[in-house]
Amino acid sequence: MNIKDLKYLVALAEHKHFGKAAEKCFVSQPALSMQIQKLEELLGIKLIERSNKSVLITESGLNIVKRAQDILNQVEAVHELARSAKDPYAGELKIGIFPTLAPYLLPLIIPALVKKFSKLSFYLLEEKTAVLIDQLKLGKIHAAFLALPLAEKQLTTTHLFDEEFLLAVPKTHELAKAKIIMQKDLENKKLLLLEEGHCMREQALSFCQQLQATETQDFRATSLETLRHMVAAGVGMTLMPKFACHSAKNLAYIPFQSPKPLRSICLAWRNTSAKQALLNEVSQEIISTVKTNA
Amino acid sequence: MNIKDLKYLVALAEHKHFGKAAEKCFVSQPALSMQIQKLEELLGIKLIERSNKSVLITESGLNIVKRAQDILNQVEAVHELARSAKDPYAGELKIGIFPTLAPYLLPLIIPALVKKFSKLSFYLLEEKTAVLIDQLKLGKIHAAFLALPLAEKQLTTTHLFDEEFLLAVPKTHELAKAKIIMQKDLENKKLLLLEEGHCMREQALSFCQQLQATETQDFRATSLETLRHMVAAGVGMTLMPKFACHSAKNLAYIPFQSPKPLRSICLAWRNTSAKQALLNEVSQEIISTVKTNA
DNA sequence: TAAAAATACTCCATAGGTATTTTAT
DNA sequence: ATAAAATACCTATGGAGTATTTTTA
Repeated sequence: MNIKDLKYLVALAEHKHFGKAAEKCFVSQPALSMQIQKLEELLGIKLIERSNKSVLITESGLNIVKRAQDILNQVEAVHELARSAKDPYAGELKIGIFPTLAPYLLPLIIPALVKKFSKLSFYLLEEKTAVLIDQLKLGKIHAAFLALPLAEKQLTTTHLFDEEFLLAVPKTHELAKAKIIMQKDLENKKLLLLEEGHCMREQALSFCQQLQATETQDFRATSLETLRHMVAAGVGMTLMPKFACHSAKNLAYIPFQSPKPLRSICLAWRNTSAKQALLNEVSQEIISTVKTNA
Repeated sequence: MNIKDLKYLVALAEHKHFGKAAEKCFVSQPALSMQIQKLEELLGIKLIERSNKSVLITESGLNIVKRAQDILNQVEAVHELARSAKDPYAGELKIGIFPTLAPYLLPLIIPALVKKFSKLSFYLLEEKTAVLIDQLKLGKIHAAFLALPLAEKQLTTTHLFDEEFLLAVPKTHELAKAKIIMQKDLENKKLLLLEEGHCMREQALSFCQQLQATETQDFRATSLETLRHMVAAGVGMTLMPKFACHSAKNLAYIPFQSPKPLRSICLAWRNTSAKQALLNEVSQEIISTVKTNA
């Protein structure tokens, strides 16, 4: 068996089309077709159900594709190891981050990271948590900022910081002049929240439950900025993570009484990552940068 | 990079001797020597510290050896997966079946199938015909029980059996004591039928046309059991497939004069299915089970 | 000087390309 | 009729063999 064959198989599983897969692998369609056939012959099983209109992966094929992906990640890790053996601070670092954190955290830390790890090329992927976890497992990114707790056993995490949530209200609101929000202030009140799929939505919902507050039923925002504008327009109030609390006309941010609601942010990477050592250093740098700037 | 190269590297790390390692890999010493050099060149780092008396693995070499071992294990796992997938009588078989057949046919055949194909895990999906065909094409199920005729060219079918329709009437009905239903008996009569989307509805409608019978306009049942209860309650009469004709209080089932109305049931799978052979055997088993039990 | 790795060279298996055919919708 | 996969055939890369040389404890 050959690593290339596995690449071909994985590409085929991804594109479900011999021509497209071949193109992605920079070989001709017959070349890929032949190698897949050889692989099937070698393994003695059908991996693919072919017709001219559809390419389906068989059940056993799917299992093998998963393994193959893993193997390709490991092979990539070998290259990574070699690169970082040449210079641990050189190469690429692809980091995922979710949308309710990205625009507020990145401006804080990226300058410091770029300065400290000047030979490293940073690539950023902004996606919702579920996508990030998939991409991590698939080896498409090296690490991701995620909110704890995390149930993934194959991921290593370092805790970076806890971010407090403040209550965002219109300046005209009765709570706008409060120094602190008490438990009872929000009882039976309605909050504007984000749409499904944002991890922050879940965190906010669980905090709502504690406070016996509820969600406004007829509206869900697609981003924190939308949410901020809704609040500024006087439509309602919401929870806002501290880094996102830039002062704005018509807006007041008020801290909660302890226990304050917060989200716990970590950096996560595959247990098997070749960049373990580097990622630990990156984590340390983030921690200290956030500490001095927050 | 090549899996063989990794084997060579791991063997060398184990034996710390090019000649011995080469022997273990069933190649000549120069062959192994060359490939290790090529690997070092590819990765751009020294993996081995050579002298004629000692072979030492460098620090980065050691890390890579560990990875390589892991990769070789994974590759072995792929072979293992393939080996266990080879037994066509093991694994999963996902079969779709439509709701007017499922509860009557399955109790007949599933015990026999489970006994005959004991290493196979059967999964059943009960959905209307249109859904089943979609799921088949998408590769979500391996096969489906469907009523003939079938317009799908990409599906292979084996005819399993023909199932006769009987007339179900309340015992108080004028036809309840008839031995046989003649063509003219139903002329201009009204029948209770199933709701849209059931293939049996279409079959019944087409038979109604032949007999110049019509459908009761103000009611459509959602299942055969509802239909049976409606008839038992004296609301009207309907067609009932033979397997569903369990005797019930207040109900009589009467056969039709030839040509009897019937539905033709087949097992269908993708022309490209990897389980062709198995499915043919399953079909045979179903045919003989139905024959002996019907 | 002796054991072991590296080099030189030759061969051939096979991956991969282009052109074409087959297949299924 | 058409899109897509399979086949045929050719080329060339590179893996592996044997014979030999170089290296260094």
